[in-house]
Amino acid sequence: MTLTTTQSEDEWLWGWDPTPGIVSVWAETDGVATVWRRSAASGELVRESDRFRPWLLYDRLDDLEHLGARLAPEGTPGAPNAPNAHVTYRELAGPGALRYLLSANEWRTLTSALLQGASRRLGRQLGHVRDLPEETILALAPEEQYLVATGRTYFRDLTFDHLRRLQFDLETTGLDPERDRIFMVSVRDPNGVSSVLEVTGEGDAAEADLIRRLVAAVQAHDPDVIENHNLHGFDLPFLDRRARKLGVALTLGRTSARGLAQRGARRGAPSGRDDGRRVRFVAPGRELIDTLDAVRRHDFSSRDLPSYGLKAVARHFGISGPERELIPGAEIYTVYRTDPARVRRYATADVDEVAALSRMLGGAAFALARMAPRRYERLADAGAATGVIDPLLVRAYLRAGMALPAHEAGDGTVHSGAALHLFATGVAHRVVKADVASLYPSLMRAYRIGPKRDHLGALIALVDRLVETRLAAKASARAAPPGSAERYAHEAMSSAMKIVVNSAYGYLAAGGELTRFADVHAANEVTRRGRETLDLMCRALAERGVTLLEADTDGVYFAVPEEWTEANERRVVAEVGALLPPLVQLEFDGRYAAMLSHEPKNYALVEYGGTLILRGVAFRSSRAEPYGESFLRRAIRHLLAGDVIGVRDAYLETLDALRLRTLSTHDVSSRVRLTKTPAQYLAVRESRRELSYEAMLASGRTTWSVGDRVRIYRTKGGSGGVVPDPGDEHASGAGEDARAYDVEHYSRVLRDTFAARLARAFTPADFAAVFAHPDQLSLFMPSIAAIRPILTRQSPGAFGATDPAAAPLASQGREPHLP
DNA sequence: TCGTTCCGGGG
DNA sequence: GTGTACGGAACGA
Repeated sequence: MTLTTTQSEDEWLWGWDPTPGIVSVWAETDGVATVWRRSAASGELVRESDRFRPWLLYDRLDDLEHLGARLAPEGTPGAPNAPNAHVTYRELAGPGALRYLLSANEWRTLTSALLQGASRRLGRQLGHVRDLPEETILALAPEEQYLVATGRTYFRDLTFDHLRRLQFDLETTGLDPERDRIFMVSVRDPNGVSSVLEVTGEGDAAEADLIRRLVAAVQAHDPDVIENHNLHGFDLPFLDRRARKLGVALTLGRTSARGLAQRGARRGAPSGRDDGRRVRFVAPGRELIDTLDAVRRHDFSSRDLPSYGLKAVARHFGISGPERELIPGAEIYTVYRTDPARVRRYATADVDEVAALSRMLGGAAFALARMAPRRYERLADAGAATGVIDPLLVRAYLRAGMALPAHEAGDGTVHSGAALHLFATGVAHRVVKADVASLYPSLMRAYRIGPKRDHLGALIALVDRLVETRLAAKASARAAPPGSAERYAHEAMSSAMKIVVNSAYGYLAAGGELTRFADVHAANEVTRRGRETLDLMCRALAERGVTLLEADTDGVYFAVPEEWTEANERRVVAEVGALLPPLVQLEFDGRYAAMLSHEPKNYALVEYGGTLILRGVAFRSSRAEPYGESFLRRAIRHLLAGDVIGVRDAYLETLDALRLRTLSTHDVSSRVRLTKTPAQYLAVRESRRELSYEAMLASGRTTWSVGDRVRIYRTKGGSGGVVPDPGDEHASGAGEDARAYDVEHYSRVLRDTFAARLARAFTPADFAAVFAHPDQLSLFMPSIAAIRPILTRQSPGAFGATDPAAAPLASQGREPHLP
């Protein structure tokens, strides 16, 4: 690789202009960009005005011929008579369709000239750039035009802690801004000091005054960034609506604009007009960051969050204090009227947690903003493929003077997916999981698989540099003191790189409508190599004497012989890893005492420490009755410990508990959601009875709302009952439990639904014996002690040493995310 | 029971 | 002038 290549690849990734400290950019179509920069040394903020030439890419020049002498190639000497009406062009190299870079002093000059010519050529009046056929033009938002053209990016020489961040959180009387009001706002200023603003009375004037005080607080603290959890989904739309209704100017930005601007966004709030469009709000000069986006993005790779709610996430990350005030949403206003101090504590905890959460997860978007030519707030909520990779590629092509290809629909080729093999079902012991981290981008690098139309080779080059940067960042993070700002920064960089690297494949597979360089053939080559790699892994493992259990996309579960130590396990993973292509690294991902393999992606694992892990719908469902779940967990523990008598006992004890009604009604109930109104149900009741509603009626509940969730159970008569909510003191009969549930029915459910999850662990005869009716106990009792759980090969010989070429019978291809 | 569509959050 | 994937839950024949 030559020095020049390396240099330009650096520029593709990072831009080239060294201007430090940019914390916000706002550009207008008149070619004026306002740039706010913060000094890393002094913390001082400066506001600068810069000029840029609005530009776009177009596939032809003849639409501008009508300009005559007012159209000129870039750099033509001799200014024309009317410089403001002067459009310049540059022809780019290479075969790409978008080969004319057009620019003018003002956006309107450029687009009106273009639309005039295109209207004449196409024979219809075009009023807006969006009316042009989309494959003929590339037009970016003004800030992005500015950043791409200048090679500037946000945050050079700054760390996350240099940012001045303010958090605020609204407390309202309800969720509907048409009807409900704001009565409190908690604010955490950039120095970390929290305060609470409250209404000083009721009615419009008091609420309007509260909003004015919030705006004044924002202006006074002058933050670079405003943050909250679900900021774009709740607080800003609510605030905007209330401010409009009350006639208050919502001047949250740094320019004199009166209200908030809007931008289209997939995950925004519905726009005021009922045209189905969704928008997010923009406050020029500040970046509006929603920690919900950071949470989603984090969970995208970690998938370990119980929910995306602020409280749950804060608890998960150990952010919330032990005394965290919690109030159910619907009760906040009621509580406020009797105990306002409690709501103040609650609201303050919210902004404190948001600040900490943002500190913890916001670094990834911060790191992306140092690379990609987009605003920080756009990179925080953008999808990685269209939101990060596309802008990087556009900037790379323009920097290289190359024409960009137009969006191109696929040729109808079906996208083929990853491999999924189920080798064995039943019980296995000494289980190991090995997998390849970032398999797809590794294959793209190893085999140089990139989009056909990427003649610059920019995507693979970016993936190479991103992976190198990520590895360096990971190493730096490990070297930095735990908890230090430096470590946070390196970890944030690493996770930002990971987001982009892992979406490089998604970019190929996304389909031509979505990404400029989409290439289904290249995507299929990646998955084909992936299947090939997985097969190679499986075959090589089988040859080394392990028993394959399940393999999926980039990882495999297998069982090792009894006498093996962990060192043996690790050695075999390393040996097999050495057979894989360079850059494809097989990792030892975990070891387990035992596994119950039920169906593809449905299994139970028990760790050596005893922790039980259940995966897949067969083992975890919120609708399952608690007694069944509890039986299943107990039975699987015994099963995986080799204790079949224990499985049998768990079954018999559960049956007894049902028969003797020692199980509460709650234990046998299941949670349902009511989707019909009382009137709707009564209308169809005679033709078709439904347990949920019969249970409501039988419990004397004749009114309910659509969407209500209740716990219901079945009674002997075929009707049912509702289990009173423990928090509902008004419910009749709360506290006493008649336990009038249908024992026969729940005994059947225990066998047919719950015990059935263990069917793979036994021969049919043994299964019948283990789960025989208690009356037949004596018949089977002697044999049960002798029963051993079994493991059944699903594909005899496949990947075995005897027949390495055979394909597994139970394998199936998947087709992920077809466009 | 199944395939298919929708949702994830905020007071 | 936008655009993730995924697992689970709700929905509709």
